[in-house]
Amino acid sequence: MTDELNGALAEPQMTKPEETPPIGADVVTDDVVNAVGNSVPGKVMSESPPDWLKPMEEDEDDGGDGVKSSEWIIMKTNDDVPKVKRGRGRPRKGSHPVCPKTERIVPPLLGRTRSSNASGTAIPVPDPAHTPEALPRNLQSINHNPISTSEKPRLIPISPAGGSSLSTTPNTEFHSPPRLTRVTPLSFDTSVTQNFVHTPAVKLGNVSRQSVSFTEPARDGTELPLQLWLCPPMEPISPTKTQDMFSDQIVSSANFPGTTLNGSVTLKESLPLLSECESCGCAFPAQKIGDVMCYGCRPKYKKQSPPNIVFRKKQRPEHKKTVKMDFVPDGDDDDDDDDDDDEVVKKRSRRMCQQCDACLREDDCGTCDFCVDKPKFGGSNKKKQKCRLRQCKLQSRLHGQKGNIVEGKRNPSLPRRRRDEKPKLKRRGRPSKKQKPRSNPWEDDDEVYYKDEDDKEDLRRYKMNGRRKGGKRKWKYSFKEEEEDVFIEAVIEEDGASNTEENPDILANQRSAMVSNEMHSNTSGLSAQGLYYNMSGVPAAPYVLGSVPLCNSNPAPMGQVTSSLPMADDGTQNGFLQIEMVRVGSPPSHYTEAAQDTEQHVSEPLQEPTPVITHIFSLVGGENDRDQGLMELFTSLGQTVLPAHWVGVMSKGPILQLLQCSKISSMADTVVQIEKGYFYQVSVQNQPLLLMHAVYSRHPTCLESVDEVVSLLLDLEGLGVCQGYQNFHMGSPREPRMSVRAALCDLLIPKDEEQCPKCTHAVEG
DNA sequence: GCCAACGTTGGC
DNA sequence: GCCAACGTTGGC
Repeated sequence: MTDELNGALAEPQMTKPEETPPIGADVVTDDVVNAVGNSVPGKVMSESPPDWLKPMEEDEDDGGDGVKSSEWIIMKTNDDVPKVKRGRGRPRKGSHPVCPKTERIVPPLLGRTRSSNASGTAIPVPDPAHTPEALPRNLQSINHNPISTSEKPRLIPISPAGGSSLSTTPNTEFHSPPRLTRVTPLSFDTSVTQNFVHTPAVKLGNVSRQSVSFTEPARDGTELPLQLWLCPPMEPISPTKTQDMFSDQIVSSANFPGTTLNGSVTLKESLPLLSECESCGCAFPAQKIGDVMCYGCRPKYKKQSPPNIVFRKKQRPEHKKTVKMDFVPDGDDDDDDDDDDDEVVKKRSRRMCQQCDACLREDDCGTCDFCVDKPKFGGSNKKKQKCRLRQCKLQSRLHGQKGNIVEGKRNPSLPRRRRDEKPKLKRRGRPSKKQKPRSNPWEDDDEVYYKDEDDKEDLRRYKMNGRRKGGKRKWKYSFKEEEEDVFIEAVIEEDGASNTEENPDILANQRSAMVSNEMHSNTSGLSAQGLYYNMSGVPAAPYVLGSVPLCNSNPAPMGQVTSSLPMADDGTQNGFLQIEMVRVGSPPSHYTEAAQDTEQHVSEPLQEPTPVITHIFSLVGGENDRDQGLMELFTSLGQTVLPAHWVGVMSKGPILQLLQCSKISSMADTVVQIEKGYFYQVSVQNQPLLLMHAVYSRHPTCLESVDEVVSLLLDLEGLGVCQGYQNFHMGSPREPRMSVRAALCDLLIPKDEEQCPKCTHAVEG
């Protein structure tokens, strides 16, 4: 390997920027380009979606314009990767792409498998032995917290009784909350509270007071949702996990001396690297630290972890970078220099990069439209396409960027009809469909008859979105599936809004979030100007949320009131929000299947009378009426314009979570969770809002209708987060003064106030 | 430009 | 021969 590397380094022609990196050079990512070429921080995730998820794909790249030759030198380090012969037809079994048995060397042209897809896999999935908790944190990582209001420090309640651990270990306690900090309801179980070190307020005595005080505000007289608090089904929400996950961790790269100048690189830069499989000895792209076996030899299991939902800022459009390389180098199929074998290999490699998760996936999901079409799944084999989940992400990414392909070359993997081509005698493709007038709508037994295509389209729309009006809508997804994490990003796009990223108003109007844990989706609209609710008696937000940029990534000084900040000065507000869900014991395909099912509604002709939407919203296991009711509420919320930037997310439990997506909202760290029976809980910065809080008294115990939910959200929008108080008795004088909260901090206070009475009293005391 | 449809081809 | 799915075509 080293010799080969040296040999590669000795070839200056291979280091030209316009040269395509060879296959197997997947270690070089756009992040690397960023890290080397410019100072723009690389995105944290850039796995390219498959073709059916393509709309987001153009954003995945960073904006480095040029690629320095030295970077390509790095790419060259992994040049000699045996070719994988795979193409049309069923892949040859036993010749796994990452463990090819052939010894042929990939021609350089074939090896142009360079894309940010690799950068996606470059994101280190934390190994249990390398969990963020085990690694030093830094302030930067805290500031990168994608969901918390960056301007406001995470406040840790401190017990006035002096029993807080904060006083003894201030430095450790004031990092961002640990990722496993639950949005935990109060509990009478002291064993539980003992472990809840960050929430002294949940001590038994405090709970007692809360429960007593809560009986009073239950205005409708219904029984208190004690089970909600006693048996918290909520999944922990951890906005910090991925942030920590992607924090710059210095690791040694002794095995790849050419990849760094000083012997150490960041994880982003170092992965994936071609490692040698401990089992079979073949080279394979390591996707994370600790990968010692190739995909084929790796044990097939998925590590279970609590589901985390992380909103991430999507890469700014101006940081886009054109993907310059394809695994098939050019579109010239008539390359005379290649022999027939190479030509065959090129053609057959067009649709597969052999690197991405999709290409490495072996099983059909069985639920996507292409799978459903397969005879083995009872389909008619009309489409004859590969499972959506197995369609190369890189290829689909290039598909989406084919307009940006440099030098005017288009992606040959996306064939285009040649105008000058002589028509073949036997025409292929879809046969010409004569517009034969159908006098009898019931003529066709199988197909639903539509008066015209518009009706058909409208019905599709209705089927997909649960409503008919609003123009042509289109689900667009990007997703990423890694070892443990699944990222799904969805946007509903209306006709005429082809470039949502450049039109924030349209974007805000049409953006919806869809998160699938089991089979859930949501079409909650994020409102834009004029679309936010304003109800009498509820203080309106001091700004129009729809016009305020999202995802302000500029951290403000601590204590600064977020909502009073001016608009962000960069383009990050146009960024999408990405929702990450960490799988909890569900098969890998669940997430993506859900997305596909939704997408399937768009593309598949209406041939079945039963609306598939019932399938989408079905819950896996143990459904009962209340579950159904929650799903119905969820569905209804999806058809409602919620207050600005609130998004409904269905999570396992089932739990309906309502999240404020706007980071600059005072409710950015607030989550409303509604569980079966419509009992709800509000949590702020992972801390449960005390039951004595007036918010609970102003709303029903159960949120059973959209109106009640909206009313609560609007109520919350009129509140802000208590800033706590500065504790001058902790830590050394040299340490920065950190704000803390009283044990019974109200957490949510009127926006014009900075502290709740408890914290104020704590200061005075 | 997108995509449904399907001829065709390679692997088994 | 069957199956998977690539590549092409034409409708929209």
